[in-house]
Amino acid sequence: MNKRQISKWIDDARSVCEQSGARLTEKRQDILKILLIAGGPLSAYQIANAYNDGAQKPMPTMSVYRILEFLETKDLVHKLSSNNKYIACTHSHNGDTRKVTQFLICNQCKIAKEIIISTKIMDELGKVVENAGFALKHRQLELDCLCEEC
Amino acid sequence: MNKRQISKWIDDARSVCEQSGARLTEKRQDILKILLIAGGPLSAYQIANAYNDGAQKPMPTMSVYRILEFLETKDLVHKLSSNNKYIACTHSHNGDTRKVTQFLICNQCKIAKEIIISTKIMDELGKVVENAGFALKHRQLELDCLCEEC
DNA sequence: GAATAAAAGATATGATGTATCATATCTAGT
DNA sequence: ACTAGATATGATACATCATATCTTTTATTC
Repeated sequence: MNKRQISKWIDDARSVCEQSGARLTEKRQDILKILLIAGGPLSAYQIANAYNDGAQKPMPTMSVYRILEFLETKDLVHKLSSNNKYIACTHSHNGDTRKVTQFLICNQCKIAKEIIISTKIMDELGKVVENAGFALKHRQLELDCLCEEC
Repeated sequence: MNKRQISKWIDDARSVCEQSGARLTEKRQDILKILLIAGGPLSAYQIANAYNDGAQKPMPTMSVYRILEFLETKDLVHKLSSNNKYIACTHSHNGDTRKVTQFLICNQCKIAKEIIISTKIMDELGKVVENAGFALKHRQLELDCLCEEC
């Protein structure tokens, strides 16, 4: 993602926030930007370090976690729980409900790839879950894969 | 799971180990038993505490992790990466390849439920993954759900 | 029973995440 | 502009999760 694309993406992110009455504050924006520039998963501490490199005022890790949590609720960032890292969601938020994104994570090199699939599979999965008396809360998966390289 | 079922399950687990030339040592068996009795997810430290309560010789956490790792490779235990807990797999290991187990995890109370589904959905998912140039390594998911109670 | 390999113990430390309470900043109503 | 309430951030301490490393024990094979 180049600089212009990132800038545009952040504008989109701002809209997403404001639609729900929340604000994309400067720090939140900074964190999101770090993730977009990285283009891959980073740990909370890696993010904190990236921010604090060259920042006048260092940000405590607590703030990083809170900001990540906020960005997650807006679906701007996703936490990869298999390796405790965070990645910027780069799919569009234009409300196309026929598609859903999934993360493929390479078991070996830990690279992450975001793919867009039709909701059909997730709907099926949701049905099976309902039969078990549960409700599918989040339609995003982390798939344990092997990438082309590995 | 009652005592007799657990005992039988452990016998099965022993066979699984021995089939690949590994041993279900006493400690491995103890750890597995703790998980079976718990009937739900436990953290590595909870397992260590459970073991050390009433054990002559306390087991260091390192050993617990090693044993869990071993049990995972035999598919006797699964790690829930969304909350860093471990759960005994209670599906059969009789090699029925038409079925696969999935874990439903309640977002709220963190209870975990194991369900058995047909492989059809996972096969579809696998195909989508392949189209993206990746290979699905592990057909077990953690689904972010809400349980009946919550 | 000695050589060897696999497993487990022991200790230390690193990495990740949260609880708690204090402070700052923004926003809206007046 | 003033201020009350909500939202956001700072600071500290601690809890939780995991691994590196080295030593000792245990099992297996010759």
